[in-house]
Amino acid sequence: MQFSKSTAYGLHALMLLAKSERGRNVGIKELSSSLGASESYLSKIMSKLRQDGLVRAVTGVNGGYELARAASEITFLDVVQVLEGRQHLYECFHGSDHPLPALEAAGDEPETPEFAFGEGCPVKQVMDAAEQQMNRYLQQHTIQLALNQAGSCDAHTACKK
Amino acid sequence: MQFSKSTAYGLHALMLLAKSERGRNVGIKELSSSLGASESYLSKIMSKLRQDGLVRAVTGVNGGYELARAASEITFLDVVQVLEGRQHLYECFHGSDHPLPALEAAGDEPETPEFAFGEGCPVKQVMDAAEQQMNRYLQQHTIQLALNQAGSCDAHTACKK
DNA sequence: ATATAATGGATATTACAGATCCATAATAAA
DNA sequence: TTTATTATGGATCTGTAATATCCATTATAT
Ligand code: SF4
Ligand code: SF4
Repeated sequence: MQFSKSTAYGLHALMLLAKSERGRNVGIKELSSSLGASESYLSKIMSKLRQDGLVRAVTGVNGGYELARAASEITFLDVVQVLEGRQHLYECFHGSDHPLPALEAAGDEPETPEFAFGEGCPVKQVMDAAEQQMNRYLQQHTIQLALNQAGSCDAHTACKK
Repeated sequence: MQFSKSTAYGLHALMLLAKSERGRNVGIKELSSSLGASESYLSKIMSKLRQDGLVRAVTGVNGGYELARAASEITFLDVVQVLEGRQHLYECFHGSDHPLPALEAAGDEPETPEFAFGEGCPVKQVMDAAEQQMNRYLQQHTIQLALNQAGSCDAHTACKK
């Protein structure tokens, strides 16, 4: 399980837009050369961000992108949810029937299974709550916040992963 | 981004082992029929869990699996890390050079970039900390804990996702 | 010995992220 | 109006990782 490259690109693109002076549109050429992503690929990502109302886009000469609202109003969670999707991280055996019927086979009452299923299921509860912990943190951190942090930072250490 | 099916299988398998009486080995046949996974696939998963010391396995007649330590000593994080790997959820532009050199192009001193990179980078800091929130929660919740929850649960609601 | 049961290597299959291409629409400027 | 510019969205290709199966081998109880 990993965040997609798209999320990394999206976050960085928004950081760049947040830095650019308000009112000025930043084109896909500029963004892609800064981020080292192809124009075609990055434009898909920007398009998604636009569809979800995080950025505005204007076509034509001097067109490009700008933030649709203040950087302090765009959370990391916003970006992650647009680019990773909004499904839960943990899904119970997609597509198939419930995997634990055999547990009931031994018992006599189908109404009192050994595990609880559905909403009350302890496995799913833990996994969903764990996801929630991460989401809460992402929601509390905005692009603006990260931008501020950048100001008070140490010397450059190249990231050549 | 989603947890793999393997993680779901692994968690459920451990729940089953935790329920089974101590000392009794549970075979792959029994597990796979309970979980609805193929024997071959599930055995790979069990093998990983064994290599990481979460379960013990014994071959041959009456062989099978049992927990290697108390269910109260096996956390959800243990399972997730074995089956999802231990890489960070967020990795900076794997393989390529750092994506933001253009930011420095405008400036004069390469030693004072507009963004901080590497360890101090605000983007990576937020993403890693978010992951940490989830991991902490997963570490605080054990198989035993989930098992206890199951006892105090409401009526069965089939999970036919 | 024999039947049982996990192991690990090899390999196939599938799904999805990553990536590119192109025809179209929208916009500003000449 | 024409032209150059720029984003859009559909189609499609590719590469990789998750999923899945097969089988030869090893280990163990009876
Ligand atoms: S037992 Fe719980 S976690 Fe497992 S499939 Fe059912 S509802 Fe989901
Ligand atoms: S700017 Fe930060 S998050 Fe982006 S690639 Fe560099 S170190 Fe990673």
